[in-house]
Amino acid sequence: MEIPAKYDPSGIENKWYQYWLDNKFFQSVPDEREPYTIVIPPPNVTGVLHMGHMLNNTIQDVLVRRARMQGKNALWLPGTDHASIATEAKVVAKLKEEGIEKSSLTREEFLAHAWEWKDKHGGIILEQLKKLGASCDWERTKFTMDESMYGSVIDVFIDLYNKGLIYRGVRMVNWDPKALTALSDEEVIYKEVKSKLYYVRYKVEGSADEWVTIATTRPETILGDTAVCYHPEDERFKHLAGKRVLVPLIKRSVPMIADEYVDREFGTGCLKITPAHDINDYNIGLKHNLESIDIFNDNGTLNEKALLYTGQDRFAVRGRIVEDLLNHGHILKIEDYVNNVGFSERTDEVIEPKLSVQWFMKMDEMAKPALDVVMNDTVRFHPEKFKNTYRHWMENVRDWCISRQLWWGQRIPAYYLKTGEVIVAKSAEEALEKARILTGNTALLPQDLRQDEDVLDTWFSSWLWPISVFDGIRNPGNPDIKYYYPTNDLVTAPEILFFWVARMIMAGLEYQNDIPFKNVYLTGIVRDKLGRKMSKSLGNSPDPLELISRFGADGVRVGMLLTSPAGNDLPFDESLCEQGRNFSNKIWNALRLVKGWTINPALSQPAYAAVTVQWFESRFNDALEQIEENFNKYRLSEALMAVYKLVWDDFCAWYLEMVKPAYQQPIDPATMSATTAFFSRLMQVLHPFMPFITEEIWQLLEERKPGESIMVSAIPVSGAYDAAKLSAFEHAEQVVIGIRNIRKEKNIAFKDSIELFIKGENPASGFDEVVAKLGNVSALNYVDDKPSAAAGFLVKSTEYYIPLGEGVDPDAEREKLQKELDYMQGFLDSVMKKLGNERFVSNAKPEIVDNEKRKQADAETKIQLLKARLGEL
RNA sequence: GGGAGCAUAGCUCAGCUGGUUCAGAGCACCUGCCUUACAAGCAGGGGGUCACAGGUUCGAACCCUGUUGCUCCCA
Repeated sequence: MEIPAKYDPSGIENKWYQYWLDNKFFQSVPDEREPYTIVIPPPNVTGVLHMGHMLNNTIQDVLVRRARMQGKNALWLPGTDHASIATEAKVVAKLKEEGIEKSSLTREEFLAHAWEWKDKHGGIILEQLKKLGASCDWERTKFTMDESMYGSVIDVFIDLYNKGLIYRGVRMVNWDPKALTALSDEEVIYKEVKSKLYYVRYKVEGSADEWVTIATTRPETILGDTAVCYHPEDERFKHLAGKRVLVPLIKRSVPMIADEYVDREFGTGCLKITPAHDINDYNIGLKHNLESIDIFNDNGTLNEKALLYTGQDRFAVRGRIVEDLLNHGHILKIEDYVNNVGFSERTDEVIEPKLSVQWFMKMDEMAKPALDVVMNDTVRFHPEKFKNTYRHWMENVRDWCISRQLWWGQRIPAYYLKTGEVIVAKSAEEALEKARILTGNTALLPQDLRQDEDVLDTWFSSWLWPISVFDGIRNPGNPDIKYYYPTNDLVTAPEILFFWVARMIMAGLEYQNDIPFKNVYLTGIVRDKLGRKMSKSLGNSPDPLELISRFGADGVRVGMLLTSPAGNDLPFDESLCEQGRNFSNKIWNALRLVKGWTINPALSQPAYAAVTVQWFESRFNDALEQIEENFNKYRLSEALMAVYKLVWDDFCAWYLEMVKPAYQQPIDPATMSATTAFFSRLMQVLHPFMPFITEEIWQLLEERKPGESIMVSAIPVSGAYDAAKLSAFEHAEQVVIGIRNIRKEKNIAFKDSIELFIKGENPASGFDEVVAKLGNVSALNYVDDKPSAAAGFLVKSTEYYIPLGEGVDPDAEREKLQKELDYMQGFLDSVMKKLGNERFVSNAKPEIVDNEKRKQADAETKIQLLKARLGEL
């Protein structure tokens, strides 16, 4: 068979992915096996694959492939969410390009456009995941606006409303004047902004020339002021108690009030109160029963209540009002100032705190049990440190604003009577029926009811995801939900710990009376070399598909995982993928080597091969144990590194060299079959990380039947191993390395065989044939005396010599020995210092003292040997 | 402003309950090699005051206190 020297992944990856699909290996239906379930964190339907998805989904695929090979009934359920704000923004922008304004469309017309857009562009990301090798059950793909998913959301809304957990209220919300919707607190990003602090004076009402000065960063909100506030213990202002002041320009009379909220150190110690446009002012307003004057329109322009600048944008007004205030002598001072300003995550618009009627969900009752299950490890976080963050949030949780002023999403099932009464019902018909009963007016007609225009927050769909994908809300106890829920592992980013993970736990406890997942693996953020988060807007993210085409999906997967412990950011560098690709090539060439051997059935197994096979069996089990432990602790990077070293170092660099027949010589059947079996098993262990190349090689190593696949084969599990054999081999490795060093130092080519003399007990004697082979040693001689004119080295306390004839340089030899002696002497000194310390001997545990004594004995022996050899020179 | 976390080799990170040669791994780097599977490779090698300062201890990368620097979350 002709195998190219370089591994080319492109054709191979497509071939096997199709094969897996054709054989329906990704599909899962409930059966008697143990289930293993992951639900994908649904990416935004408008999205395209970025590096964060690559990392996140690689991890999920590793976990699910491994579980499948462990014989579990593994399901990785894919899907997307409808991302109401992002998608609606995209559709609006697209329509605008076509000259269509959203405002000119009816809700139904707009939604038709949105669905068209979704059908055309949505789900690209899922196709991209296939290139990565994702073993999702595509038959089960879900979308948060699918009929069953939509219905689940509506059912839950109605249920929580009936339970009194959802209410409608006037609240200060984060208003996005561009998207024209309220945002949840989590959708607001605070940034430091250079701005100005304006010192503005208000005239005391009824006085001739008495003024009060406040400091503000937002002079345009003066027009909504309804009080001025000072600290009750502030002597500077106490005399103003009960007085009133006049709001500049509009001369509205407002009261002076006192409240401990005021920071006396900040600004002038006097604060203007604008309850409609600042959350703190709002709270003070409630406390002091102040009027709220909302001076802004929804789009951020000023309305008629502002009295001035009506119809102008808030930021334009800031400039104008400052000018006017200056002209009227109201501004005393302007300082540079840095403050934190909230921006919309989606539109980057400055958030306007705004009073509005919104739907809210009560969180405190649900938060408590959701906190408990994390704190008592019923749900485990990896890494654990995120428990702290989670607790902090859950203990300070606030009600969740769930309404959004958008069309794309689940429309709130609330209907209003003309009298303003609210009826929550599944459909207009049901609402009408309820309304008739409620009012006693049987003549009510459908047009007497008006459905709420708003839709629900996208997270109000996502929080049900692990349940609704199995239709467990509408159809509790159905076979899927019973079998797959709770899911096993959730893989997501810490950024959405609260508004997704926490809420899923709440929903799970509320609707399934059980946690939604047992483990939460939190990934880091993929960053560029400068430490910046990779994002489309910065343009610093490589195109994942292009990376795959250059390095192979396997190479990229390895690159993503090699330096990415849970919870740590991943400073991405293409060289990581290169390392993955190089690893693919290494494995590929090992295959070339093995496939190049011809078998001579008449040959019996040589001693060196027999001992090598025994050693590798032990080494394999030893490594498997470590790998399993790493997986149990969700240390995927370390598990991968352990496999990497097992394949590259132990199998390729040692095992294959050890069993390799001489050039153009055949191999015996026993060694060949052992080698093939090892190679196959290595591929199985590696498969979850590198699915494609491992399948290719597994299929090439042995004749496989149609429909067989490594991905549904049983992964090797660790067994007993011979620790003595492993340490004997480590000794043999040191001997081989010693021989190589001397060959190098003395310029002895490998093809020239040498003789090896061994003085003392050789713990690696079982590997003598191997040492002979790897060192090209013609004879191993056990002797009592050092041969003359020989170069030597020491492994532990065994002496090894290679006779050189005239080639020995006594000075160089002496120097080498002296160096070693100095080191050992220093080592012994440190040991003796410990042992000479009475308090150590009496306080330390006995086994530790014994250990030091052993170290002392070993060092002394070695020093003796070194001294003897120095003397001989 | 409140809270949490981190600081170990040039980079990314391990280092378990303080005690085996404990100062490690991968990559990068340096020096030889186109040796018959692989130069996407092989064989060697250098490199760290474990952020800093104290303390506890027979013994500290590890425990305690403080300092500095960085990151994240919340307001």
